[in-house]
Amino acid sequence: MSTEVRVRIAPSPTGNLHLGTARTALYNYLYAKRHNGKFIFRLEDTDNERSDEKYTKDIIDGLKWLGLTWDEGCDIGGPYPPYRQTEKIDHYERIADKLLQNGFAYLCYASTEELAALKEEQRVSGLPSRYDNRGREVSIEQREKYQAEGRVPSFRFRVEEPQDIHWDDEIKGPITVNSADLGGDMVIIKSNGVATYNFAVVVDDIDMQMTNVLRGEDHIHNTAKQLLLFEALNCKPPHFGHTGLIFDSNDRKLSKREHGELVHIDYYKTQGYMPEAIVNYLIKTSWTPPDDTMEKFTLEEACQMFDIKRVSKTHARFDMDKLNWYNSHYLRSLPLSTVTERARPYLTDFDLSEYSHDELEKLVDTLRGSLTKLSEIKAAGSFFFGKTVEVSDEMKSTVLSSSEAKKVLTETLSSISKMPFDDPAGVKQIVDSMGKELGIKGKNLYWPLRAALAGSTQGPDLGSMISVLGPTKVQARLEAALKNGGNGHV
RNA sequence: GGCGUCGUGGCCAAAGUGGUUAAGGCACCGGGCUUUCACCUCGGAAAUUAGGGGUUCGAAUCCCCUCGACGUCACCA
Repeated sequence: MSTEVRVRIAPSPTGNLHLGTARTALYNYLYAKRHNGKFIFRLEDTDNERSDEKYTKDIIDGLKWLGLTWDEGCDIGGPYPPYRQTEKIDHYERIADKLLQNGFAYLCYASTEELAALKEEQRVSGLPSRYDNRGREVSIEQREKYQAEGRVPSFRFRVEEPQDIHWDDEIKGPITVNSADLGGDMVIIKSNGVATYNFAVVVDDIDMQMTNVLRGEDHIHNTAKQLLLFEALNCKPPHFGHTGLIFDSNDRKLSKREHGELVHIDYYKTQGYMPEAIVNYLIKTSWTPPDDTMEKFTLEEACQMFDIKRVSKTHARFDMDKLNWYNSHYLRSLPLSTVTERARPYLTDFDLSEYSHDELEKLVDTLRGSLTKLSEIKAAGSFFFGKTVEVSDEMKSTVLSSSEAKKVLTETLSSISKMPFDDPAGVKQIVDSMGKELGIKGKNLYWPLRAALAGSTQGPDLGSMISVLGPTKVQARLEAALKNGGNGHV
């Protein structure tokens, strides 16, 4: 019986959901689905200084918004609980104790000050900074002395060096790191009794029987350290794969500090990006489908096609233009009902009861073709709301004041009863044939109508506009324009 | 600085184990469609595959060197 594939996303709740975390989660999800495996959500919250419940919520909400669901996790449980590291602090210490008894680890009494001094010494002499393993051989007397001083020890794991550590990376291929470059014996239990990241991860990955670990390449050295831990704990390590990081156009890693809210999924959510667009974009940044000319695909399709061998080894470049391109695509191709529901929160300034459910869908439909993100719908569609619309004085004098314009408006007003309001093309035809009768066409025909109805000479298709506005609004606006139009006087 | 990873048009990127004119997408430019913008559609411009050496009849693909970018060197994760 072959073992089931088990992968995870293991964020730490020290900030809102990051684009990079979302991308890593996506790849793990894809890998799990492709191999009929399990996707696990584990919370790595051992840094109680920076962790916060509000971040946990943001991360979970963001991932779910993208359409990622997990089979086991801190919010839904599973067969290998707990899925939250702070709930198994004692467990880590027990495992560390075992390592202590086996001689793989020892108690280190070095103080923060001593370690800082060591680091400074190394810096001054131009040496790479590392722990010098001085705590390995401490006499009984010395230890008693430290304890009498009130020093609280940390647990350090012995890193035997030199020693080549290598693995066949699922993305990068063979990688070798020498244990001598790992910074010396590593702390596994901090003096506050809490496991360090590298130790907790290994214990958890063993407990939860992870088979594959896909993460950013900033973890390459951690992987080497963790491999040593797996060995000491006598457990088979998972397969590792490291993706390149995400950079901006200046080769700067995407970070909160440099890019602000742009690195958070939440930003895109509030700006009105479609999760389908973000997912498609994020997957495509460093993965190529088997059909390498394929640009647009859904998460489900990607699950079927995914092949880790086609994940790029290089850095991904964040390209807002491309994301916007994807988003405008999804904005106009997603089911109208979906887009309409998602548009509602951006239209709260208006009285939505002016339109029925179906009418609102038509309204959104006429607008969505010109948007790159949903937040723009408020400005683009404001003219649809209210009995009348604001027309600038300039618009009045340049577009509405001529006698020709007035003729167009008057004539349209009297054609309202003939207009098939549920048929945009039919409405347009009426307008055109009316223009023909009047001998007015092009700008001279359309602009006065646009100005009177929407307050702008640009916008969606005229027939659709009139169709959506409906007879009552059209009449009111034409009348208002005729009455106040000329010179901007009321 | 040590160690590690990566380096194809402005940007992303394809090219199973080396083989005719180095895909495709974004952005850009032009035509068509439209009253206009956008969409859509057609077309265009844009790469001595970081640079230099090799191996080979032949290399983006293999080897060596150089350069560059990034990552990592915590009792943070």
